[in-house]
Amino acid sequence: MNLAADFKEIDTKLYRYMLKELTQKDNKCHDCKDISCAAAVLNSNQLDLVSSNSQESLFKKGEVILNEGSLTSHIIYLKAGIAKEYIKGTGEKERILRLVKKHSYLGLPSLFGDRINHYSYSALEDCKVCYIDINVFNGLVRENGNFAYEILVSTSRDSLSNINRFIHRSQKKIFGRVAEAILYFAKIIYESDEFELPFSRQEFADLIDVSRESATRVLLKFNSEGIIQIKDRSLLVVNMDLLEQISRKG
DNA sequence: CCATTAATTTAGT
DNA sequence: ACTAAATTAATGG
Repeated sequence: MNLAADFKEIDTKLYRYMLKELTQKDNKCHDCKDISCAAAVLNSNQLDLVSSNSQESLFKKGEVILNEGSLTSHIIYLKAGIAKEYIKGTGEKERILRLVKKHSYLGLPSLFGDRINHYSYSALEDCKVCYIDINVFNGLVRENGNFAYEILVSTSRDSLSNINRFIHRSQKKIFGRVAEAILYFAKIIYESDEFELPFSRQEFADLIDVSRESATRVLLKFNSEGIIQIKDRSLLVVNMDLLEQISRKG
């Protein structure tokens, strides 16, 4: 019986076990199934760097992920769930800019434009996010052209579609706005004719900048005219063509 | 732990 | 603004 030898063996086993755990953790980005298309073009070393400088976190429905005014110390990547991007008005009325689907970054515009975040984000569904250190992220942009290109593509797309939405919105009457919002859900967010609204009528109204009363009024009108079927928060688009006409004509 | 009730939020008029 | 309905929190067993 050799106590010292036993301890040494245990010690070795423990060491190996910890090493394995650490390696697996360090490896987390390599086999992440929710990896962004930008991160997919990183080489192995760069992925290692991201792995060791990122942190996963979960948010429950309704929780605030990021507040406007906070410092951009980390970039946030949405791995799962849907978040809303909004600004809190100085008063009570908040304005929802857009919804963010999984597999995209939160707060990219603020990243290159300023040191503070301009928008707030909160979880409409349970969300899984990854925090990535801002310096590491910036380093990758400078170092890897393909990565930078992917980031540029996604920010440009976002800004184009946002500007389009805002321009159209200012020209449209209330029916057109509601129709457009429904199409936005059906085509872009859920890619299905049938879906659950992820939020209240109030928030729906905030998204298209109409009063809550008007929003419900129009939703019910569409419902009674057979263009959509809405019950509580579940919505089914019946007449997509007509909805598109209404959206175009305003 | 579950059930009942109280309080808050939401929808429609 | 007001009411009804629904969802969530709190209480007591």
